[in-house]
Amino acid sequence: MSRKRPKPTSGEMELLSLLWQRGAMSLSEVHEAMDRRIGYTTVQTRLNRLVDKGLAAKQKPRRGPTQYSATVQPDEVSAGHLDVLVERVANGSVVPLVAQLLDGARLSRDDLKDLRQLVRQAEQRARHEETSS
Amino acid sequence: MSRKRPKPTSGEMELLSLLWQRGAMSLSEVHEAMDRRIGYTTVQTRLNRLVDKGLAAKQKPRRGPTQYSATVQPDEVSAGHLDVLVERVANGSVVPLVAQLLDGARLSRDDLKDLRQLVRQAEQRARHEETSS
DNA sequence: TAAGCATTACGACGTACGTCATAATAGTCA
DNA sequence: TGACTATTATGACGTACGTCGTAATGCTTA
Repeated sequence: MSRKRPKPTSGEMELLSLLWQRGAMSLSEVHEAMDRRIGYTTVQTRLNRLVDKGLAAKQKPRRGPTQYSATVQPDEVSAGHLDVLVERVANGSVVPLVAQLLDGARLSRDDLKDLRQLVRQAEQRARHEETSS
Repeated sequence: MSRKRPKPTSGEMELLSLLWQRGAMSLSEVHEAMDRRIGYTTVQTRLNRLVDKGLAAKQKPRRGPTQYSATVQPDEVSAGHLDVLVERVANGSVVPLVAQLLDGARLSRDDLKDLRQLVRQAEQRARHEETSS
């Protein structure tokens, strides 16, 4: 049973985003990656709180500074947030959100192909549902 | 220039959700609609803070209690949240989020039709882009 | 080894939010 | 009109988070 982790705030996602993209990083690397827009110890605090929440982990290598890395997957995080949007904002339907996502996105040929595939799969499942109910 | 409203938290969306579904409501109606799971004055505080943030408005009718109503549209709210997800969680791509939305959703025949249409439109726009660039 | 920089540990402060109690008002009707 | 009830106004308290300062430790190298 995976312990229920709190949903990260958008500020926390800023850090997670980095860790997802670049893997384990030291405090100073994170600070650097944020263009030193905020204080060094601010990053320290935020990173440690991420660890407290179980969203990241510290690991002390044999030599060199402690490395921080994400312990949640991006899709676990988006799932939590999307659920709220579907339930409370889009009134249980997924369609308006997909519409919003597509509208205003610049899509590559591959993206388009993936999207078509996604819809096709959804249709498959729907057909299946129908038959087996 | 429309004043920049703060992004509502998921707790605030709980209230907004009600106001979106049922239109203007009085404090006691909201409390009732929440099945009185939380104190009456808690609802009062939360509603008033929504007003402070410009997400809802109070209106005192000629008679009867003050009515609260949402002053933001659902799609304004979801837009703010989806942007964060696209940027920070899905690494700029919209596809994984659409995938997550579709996967695990029970879709009606109409939903499916809408989705196909949505993808078709996206393709249109993409083609257009291509031509005009 | 001692100076100096890098890393880490602590503690603080303000604002946002969820929670509520209590007190003041307003409305209703016997 | 006076007693009840419904509504509204205030003020509080705890936790989460973003922000940082300062102090303690650790690591390198002249």
